Amino acid sequence: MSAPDAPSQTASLPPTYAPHAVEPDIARRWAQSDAFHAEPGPALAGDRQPFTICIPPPNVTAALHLGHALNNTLQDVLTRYHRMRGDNTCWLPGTDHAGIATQTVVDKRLKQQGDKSLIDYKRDAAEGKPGREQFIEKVQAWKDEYEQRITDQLKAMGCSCDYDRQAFTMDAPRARAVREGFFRLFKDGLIYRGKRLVNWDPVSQTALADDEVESKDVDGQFYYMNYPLCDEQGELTGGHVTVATTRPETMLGDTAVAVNPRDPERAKHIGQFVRLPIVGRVIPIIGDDYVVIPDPDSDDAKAKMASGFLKVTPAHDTNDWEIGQRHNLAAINVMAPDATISREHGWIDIEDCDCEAVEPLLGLSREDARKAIVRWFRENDLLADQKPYRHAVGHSYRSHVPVEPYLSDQWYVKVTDDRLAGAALRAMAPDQRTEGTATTWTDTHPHAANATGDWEGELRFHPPRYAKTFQAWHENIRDWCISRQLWWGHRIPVWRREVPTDGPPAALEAMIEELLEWNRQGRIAMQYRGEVVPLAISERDQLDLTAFFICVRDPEQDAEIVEKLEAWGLTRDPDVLDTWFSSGLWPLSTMGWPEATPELQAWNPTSVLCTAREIITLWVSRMVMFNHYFTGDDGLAQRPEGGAANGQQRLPFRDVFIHAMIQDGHGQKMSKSLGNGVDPFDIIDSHGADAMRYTLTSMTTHTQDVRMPVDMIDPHTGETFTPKFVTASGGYKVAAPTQDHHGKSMVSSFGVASGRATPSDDAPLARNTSEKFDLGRNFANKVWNAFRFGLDLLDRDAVEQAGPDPELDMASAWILSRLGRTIRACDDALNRYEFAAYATTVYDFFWRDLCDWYIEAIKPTVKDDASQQRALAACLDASLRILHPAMPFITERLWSALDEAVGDVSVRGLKLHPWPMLCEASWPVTDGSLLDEQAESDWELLQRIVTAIREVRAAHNVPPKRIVQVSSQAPSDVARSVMTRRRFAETLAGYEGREFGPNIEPPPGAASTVVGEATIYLHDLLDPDTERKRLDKRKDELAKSIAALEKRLSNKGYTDKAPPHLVQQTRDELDAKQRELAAVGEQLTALAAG
RNA sequence: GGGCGAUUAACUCAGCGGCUAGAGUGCUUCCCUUACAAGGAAGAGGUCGCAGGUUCGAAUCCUGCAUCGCCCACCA
Repeated sequence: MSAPDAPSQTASLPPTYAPHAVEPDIARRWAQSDAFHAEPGPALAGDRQPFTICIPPPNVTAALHLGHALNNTLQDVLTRYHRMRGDNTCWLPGTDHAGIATQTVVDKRLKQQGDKSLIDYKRDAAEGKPGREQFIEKVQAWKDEYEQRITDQLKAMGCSCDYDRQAFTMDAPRARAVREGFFRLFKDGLIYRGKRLVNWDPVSQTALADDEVESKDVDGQFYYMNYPLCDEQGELTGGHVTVATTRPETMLGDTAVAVNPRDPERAKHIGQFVRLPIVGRVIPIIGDDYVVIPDPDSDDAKAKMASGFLKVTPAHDTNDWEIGQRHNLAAINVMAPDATISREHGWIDIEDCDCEAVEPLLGLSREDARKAIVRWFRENDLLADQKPYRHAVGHSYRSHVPVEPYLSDQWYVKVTDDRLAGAALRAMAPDQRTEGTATTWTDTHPHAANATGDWEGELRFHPPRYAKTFQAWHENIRDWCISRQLWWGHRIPVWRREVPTDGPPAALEAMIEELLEWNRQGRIAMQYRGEVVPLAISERDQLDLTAFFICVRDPEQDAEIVEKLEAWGLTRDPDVLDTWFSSGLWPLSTMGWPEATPELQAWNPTSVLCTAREIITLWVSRMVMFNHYFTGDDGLAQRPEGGAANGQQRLPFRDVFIHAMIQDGHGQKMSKSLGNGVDPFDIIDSHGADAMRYTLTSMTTHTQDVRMPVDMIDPHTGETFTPKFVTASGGYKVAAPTQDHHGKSMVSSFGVASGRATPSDDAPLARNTSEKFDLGRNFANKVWNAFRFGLDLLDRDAVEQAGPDPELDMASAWILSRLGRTIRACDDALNRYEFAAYATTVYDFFWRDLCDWYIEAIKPTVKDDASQQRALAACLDASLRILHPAMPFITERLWSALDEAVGDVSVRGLKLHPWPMLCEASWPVTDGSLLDEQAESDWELLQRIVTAIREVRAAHNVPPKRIVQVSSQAPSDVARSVMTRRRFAETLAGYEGREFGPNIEPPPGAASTVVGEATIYLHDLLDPDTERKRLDKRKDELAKSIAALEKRLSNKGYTDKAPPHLVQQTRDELDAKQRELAAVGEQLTALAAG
């Protein structure tokens, strides 16, 4: 027993949990302890399983929002769980440079501030000044700022990353990996230069990947334009054909008109010619079955609108490009990179054109050119018709302008090669691969699994449905354009000569010799006319130096080569690599690849990738292909548990967990670009980090989306209110930029993000919050107070004396049994990535079982009962351990309080080794001996009795403090069993037991209730009206369920076919209900009589 | 157009062949019972989107429809 003057444990714990007073302190302790740092060395490897996660590196464009908070919370739950399990655990943090996104954001900011922006730096660079370097410095400064913000956010959320290993996709080690990766693919012929139509963003003037194009519905017009028929020489022959288009401006680049050869009316025109209006170009009418045959009655909008004649513009439309390829048509580009009409960028026959008509169009924007051309057609009586048409148009996901299909030279990765896409498909767990789709590889397809079947796929998606997305992507994959016309990124390590050499042949010879020598040394790789150059070149006389591409393996290190190349007049490709090229290498580059590091050996493959579904194709796919391709020959011994069976190639991870996307209260995706993102700091401020984490964990089921209605906090008063919403561009609902609440103004985070409002002293920025996090906050407070109380009850000496195997009363046996089940359920849930199940399991155990029942039951006795104290201590200790992954701060704080109060509180069947810091303490392991089914069923009966008595008390408005007298009429064995548990039941239901037995007469003036075979009387309570109402209601309920049960049993199909134990259960239940109904009926009769 | 998912209490979500369909928030009544009012006890509230089917038995499986969301494809 604690001495009367001993300082109370609760003295240091205030009655309401204040996260802000606890979290910074705990974060500091973790940082100082080095607890999150991991080493892969063989000494540690031993029998410990590795557990590694690479963070999906957030973009440095902006701070993290709740979607990231969710993503990182789940990773931290897994990381902390495995660390406690004793695994060699490393969670590797980092950020992504996010090429186009960051460059755009910084440029926008510079413009907003009125500073020199990208366009100015580009001008400087064109004049030979260091514009590129200076602009990159600006972006670098932005990156430094946001990388720091992001890291601060992660730490504030309690993420137990190994911050010593923090990586950035553009820092030196990652850059090294990118250069090496590029070099190997280049050398192996998997990178090539191609002339293709790319998705061109005329604003940022860069090519976009297919994934960076987002489709938006646009209200447009269908224009029907007449092209006059002519002969091959261009002499008009009378008549015309009518082409239909939504993009009249591209007609300047038309090189054919196509009709479907099966079109009965129009096929006859194939082989004829038209003279292109304005331009005067004579172009053929060709047959191609891509063309839709018009059908005014069709449901298909296109067939309805089509004229049957398709203008073909290979340089400005992807489908037309393909038609052009089939029919050998010229591709005439009529636009400049900024999408204005231009004669300078591939308008090869401009000299033959009708200058007078074309001249006014030059320099016009796409939009203006469209108007001008439509006007011209109208004025010249060639516009046959015009109809409104709503259709999808690809937009740049950054600048939001329509994407222009644009002909240019780009670098590609040949992901269609079997060594990449095929390998990714074969990496899939066989049971997650679906066969039978039209595009599934057949045995003869190069992507088919090899006949020997020595590759056992093991890439597994959770939930499994996402495997389909992954598979479909790879089955329909197209080569990956990796060059971007940006400055912010990894510069492509390829040199070439723009103009043919004019040096003497001897010098050329010497140069070639030197290149070949470097090639032999593996310092460069060369491609010539698209072919990887072998070690010897024939036909040197005819070499075209400008057709050489020289990839320098490591230009940062190999200065000698770079100097020579530039002395020879070769220049480096100005483009940079697609962001996903470096993030695709992430599980390799963060582990030190291409060196054969211990990290790579121990931690690649990583254990699980935790991400949202939107980047299954963008990112997951590329990591799988790269990791697999590059680990074939890295000289690392194969881990017994890890990686592939085929050679030594490895996956980047074997599990992919795809979590939900957080939507706002209107069902819109939470995103930075929309401006509806919520800063985790806001939630940490309003609810605390643990509350946020717990709630996010409990929201994570295997569904696709979760909705999060967002409220606002008035910075003037601290009140929470629902903001006013407005409809922003694109039809999205967002909080209005400025808000009023009780007559005072404030600025919403959307206002700031969109630049439409600036916070001031009078109108400060309003933080966001959401009442969804009350769940976590209330739970944290409950945990806090349970410990405040529990720690006060525990006496160190008593707990120690009780020992690990004390005599347990029913309550203690029950709660330990529940604890055992809870621990197992947590393990099951976490191993299956069922985060919500884990969260509710610990919640129910702690709040419902431990607080509501056990602690309440032992209140009167625990001060003098050492075994109850031992059981309580074990529950509290184990609870902290199993709660810790979800709520690390509060549990770490309480852990030190518990440590002050008691020592080792292990009990039989449950080892709870003390440890200074909870984050490194062991996860509780139970061997099953904690389970006590007898105690569980006994306690369940007790709960029914207590609840029944409470119900009667509540109906009769009995104040909690009033102790009522209770007696019970029951068969003697039941009565005896009730007597043995009366101590706990009396405490919990607030009564004093009188007589229990088979021959008890109903006391006069008593209310009654029925539990099983016992009728319980609560003395001196009777209010006949209340009682009658209660009993009538109960009678109705019973009658209803009896009817249902009887109906079920009267169904012969049920009694014949259902499992016998179920039938028996139904019979028993019916029996019990009928008995209770009889008892209730007796009470009602007595009431009526009395 | 192809694919994936959702539709269950006022709100946000669990449950995914057999408990009287659950939780958190909100609501009602009583209680500031010295752990916690961010709490305790009790309670109200649901023909599980609609229509068929399979089954002894369907919120749960199948088919169709409707509505909403996401991904992929698509500027005639």
